[in-house]
Amino acid sequence: MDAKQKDEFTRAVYDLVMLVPPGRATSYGAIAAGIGHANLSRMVGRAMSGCPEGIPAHRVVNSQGVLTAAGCFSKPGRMQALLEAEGVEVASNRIRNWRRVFWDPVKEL
DNA sequence: GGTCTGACTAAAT
DNA sequence: GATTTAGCCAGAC
Repeated sequence: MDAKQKDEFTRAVYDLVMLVPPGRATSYGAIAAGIGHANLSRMVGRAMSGCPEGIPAHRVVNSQGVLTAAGCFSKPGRMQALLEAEGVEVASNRIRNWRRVFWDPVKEL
């Protein structure tokens, strides 16, 4: 059940990320906790490494609100532009008012 | 099978 | 806010 569980985990991550409302963002740890794997925060990033079209990866940042997923986009700074377009204030690859923008799937969902 | 690295987190300093 | 320490799991070598 190795490959199957991995697929389930990955699918759950994508599904949760797509549920993130516009103008908001969540963290890898929050997603991991939302799917029942609070300690697999790193695996969330590993699963998101695919970054398939349709997944708003720019809404997924680390616990500090830092845009660690910038490498997923064609050019650096693209992620910040997308977030700003949704009303999220970003500075130096870091989300301002992170506490206000943060979306917790466990609490909100 | 062992070791290193990494889109991570939380706590302590 | 920045840095360090320890814990976590999967993939590459």
